[in-house]
Amino acid sequence: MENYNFRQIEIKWADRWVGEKIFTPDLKSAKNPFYALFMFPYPSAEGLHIGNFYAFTSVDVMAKYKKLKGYDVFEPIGFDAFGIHSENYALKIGETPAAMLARTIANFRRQLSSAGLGCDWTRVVDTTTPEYYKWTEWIFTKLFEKGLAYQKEALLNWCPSCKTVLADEQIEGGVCERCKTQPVKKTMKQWFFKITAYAQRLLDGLDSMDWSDITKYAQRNWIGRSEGAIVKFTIADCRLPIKVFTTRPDTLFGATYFVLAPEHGIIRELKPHIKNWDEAEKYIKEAGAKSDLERTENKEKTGVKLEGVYAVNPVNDEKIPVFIADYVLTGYGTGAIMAVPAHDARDYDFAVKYNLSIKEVVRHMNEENQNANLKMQNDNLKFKNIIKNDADNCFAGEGISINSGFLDGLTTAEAKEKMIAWLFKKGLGERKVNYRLRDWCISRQRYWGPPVPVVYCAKCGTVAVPEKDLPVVLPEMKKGWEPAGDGRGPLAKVESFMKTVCPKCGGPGTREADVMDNFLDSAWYFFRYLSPADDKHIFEPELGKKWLPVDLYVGGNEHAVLHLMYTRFITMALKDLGLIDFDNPFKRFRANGMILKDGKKMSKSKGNVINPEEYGEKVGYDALKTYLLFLGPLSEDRSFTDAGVLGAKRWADKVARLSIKVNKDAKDDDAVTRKLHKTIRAVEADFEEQKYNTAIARLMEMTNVLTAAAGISQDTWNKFIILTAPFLPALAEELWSEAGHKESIFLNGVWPEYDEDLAREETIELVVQVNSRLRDKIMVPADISEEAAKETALKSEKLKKWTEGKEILKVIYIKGRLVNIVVKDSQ
RNA sequence: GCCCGGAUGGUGAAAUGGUAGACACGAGAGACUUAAAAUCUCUUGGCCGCAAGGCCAUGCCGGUUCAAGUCCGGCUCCGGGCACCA
Repeated sequence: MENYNFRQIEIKWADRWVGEKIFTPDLKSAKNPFYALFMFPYPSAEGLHIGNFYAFTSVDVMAKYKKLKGYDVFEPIGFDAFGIHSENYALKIGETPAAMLARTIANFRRQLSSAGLGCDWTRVVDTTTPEYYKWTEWIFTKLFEKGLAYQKEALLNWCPSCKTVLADEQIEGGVCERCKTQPVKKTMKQWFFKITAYAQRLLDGLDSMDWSDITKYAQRNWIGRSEGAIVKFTIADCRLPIKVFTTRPDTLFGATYFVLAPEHGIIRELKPHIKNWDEAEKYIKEAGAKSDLERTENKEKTGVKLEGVYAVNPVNDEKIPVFIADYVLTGYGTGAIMAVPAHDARDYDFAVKYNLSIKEVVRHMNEENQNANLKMQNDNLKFKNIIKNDADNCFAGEGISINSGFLDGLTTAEAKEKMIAWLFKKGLGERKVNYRLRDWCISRQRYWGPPVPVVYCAKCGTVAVPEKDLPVVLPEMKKGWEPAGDGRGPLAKVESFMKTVCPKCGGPGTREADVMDNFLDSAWYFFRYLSPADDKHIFEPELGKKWLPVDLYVGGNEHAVLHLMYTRFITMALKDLGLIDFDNPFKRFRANGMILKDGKKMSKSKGNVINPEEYGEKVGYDALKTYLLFLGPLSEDRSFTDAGVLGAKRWADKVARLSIKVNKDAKDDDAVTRKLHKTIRAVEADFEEQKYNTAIARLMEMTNVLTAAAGISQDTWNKFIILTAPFLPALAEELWSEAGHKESIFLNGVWPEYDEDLAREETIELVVQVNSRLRDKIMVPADISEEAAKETALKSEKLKKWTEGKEILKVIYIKGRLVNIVVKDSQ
């Protein structure tokens, strides 16, 4: 094929793959399953984004490679179409989400089907269909039964622009993850999933998971485990108990004051004892009006002393003053702290500002304490939560306890242990592990999502809708579906929806007006792919046994603590329901880097958005996909350039042109055969590690070798085409059929086996070094013995200059590589 | 502040402790062509040198080693995660 029409070929083969169901496996009879998954797209109006396409591609080449290797490959596709994203866009263009999505999904299907991905188009999932969200709701009811879905009143993030509450994970850098609006704090009664019940399991699981490290670290940070103790203080006079969490129980003797978060419940109870109540109340109101971002932006700490109120330190019965200050957070620990200004930077700042006493109870380590120091290092292996944030005049590190009664002389680690034991014995406290992770708020005061499947009944209370009545269908709203902002979902206005009967007693009932978070839709979609039409099960159990967990998953790391953590949580919950027997939904997950344009993030406002379709038409999808993968390793960010795309296109053309050199009588010389087998070996190794960039480089090298060859044998040619097929699928198919094959190249597991003997070089270049500097290169037989190699090296003419008259100290031989002659340097 | 990454030619990047810069882009030269495009071939880290060759070179400073881009210690800068989280 001298000049080939890539566009025509790509369209032809994309059609045939779908039409002949080349990439549609029989899930039931599959012998050797491989489940390749990419993050299903949100079908935006702008169409397919290059970043998504890149992730799809990196899954797709692996899928094709496995297919060529004879696996039964399942590479499904679907649409994450519910959610605020879709809804907001529909609002903007004045259309209902359903009408808008019909159009955008059709556009996505068109774009994706011409892109030559090996997707199974018979099991497409759309989260907005009742067949799908029936099971989203079902998951809710199951979690409800297990006590993992519950309602509570809590201080939540309310996005004034999206007019809904959001989960903590959806606040990024203090603003709404979606619209970048600063949320305000609101106390509301909402539905939560008890993800905190899985905190330790989510953390422990990470250790053995084959996921990108950046993803695992993000999750670890988010879960935020810290070890310490709960200590019971009491309020003097009224004897009200109040607990604090601390990671430094060893500094208990250094507590000189006590702080409550402004929202702490005990404040109301203390009201009669607070002499300056008006001042306190004013502060509480002001703090409540501030967003988290405003609270932290101003590093200057503020607070109000509660006059007449004292807390009693349980270790020494000292009465210490009590403050309200917003540097103590309601949601973390107990919402109250013992302040140790000598050893905590924040407490120190506050103490200086309000002129409070500072009592040192930990001494720095110095040389005299060598022994203690060594001991501490050992202890640290056990205690990982070392805190070091030295402020100007406070020491937050570890050391030796002083001024601390029975702790004096102990290292921090020892003192912690001893204090915890002491507290426990006296009933004044206990060991406690605390997590930063909070429960997942799933209520959204919006229209475009699956309804929360519960009925409120005056007699029976809150009742989950039973499985036989699912799904609770989202009613069609032509008008008034925009968010009201009054804290209730738009569904509240649909009387026919809201008014229902209690599933338990048959009496009058009211539905929940809120819908569920979009991240719940996407937390389980890969289960549904297996049997999207099954109306009896969330997924067909035998198929689950065969195909799950997913073998390879690729997507953006912006979902590390959103989608990817929620998914792990739901998977664990499904396991506890007895549906599956694994905790980790994805055997291997890889976070792909970002594709930048001119070194910058792509955005519509900058006008530097790359449309894959444009390049598909210009150079073809084979070339575009190859280029994206050739750009560098999967995990790194990198820049897209037009010149680079042309390089990939040039390679495809070059491969196509080689076919005219193929003829039946041609015999390959040994160099070609050797290169072929080395290439097979290298490409396989690269695929195992998803090093697509170097795999492509090896194939380019092979292409250059074939370009230089006089003729190419049919056998070598067939094998070479197969090797290129994951990257250049349409071209490979075309060349394969041109070579006389009737069936698709992807059908029969035709990947060639490499022959170690044929891959072996007969001669090698022996590097000769003197004092580790390259001085000569000599061609020698590959199987040369150590003695012969050393002898050859020492005889080298070029070496004379460097070794003459010098004493040879030793000769180092590295098999198949080099001889290094170490000589004594005469100065 | 804590936890992770990263830094290699003009550019994207390769490199089980063993020849730094594979492969590609860009650039330069040549062949083919009436010409151009396409294609093919060659050159292409820096400095010195007619050449042979030599020296320098993987962010910076040290160390381990016969040998360090790679391992260890200490920095600098860039990127990411968390962050008044007790």
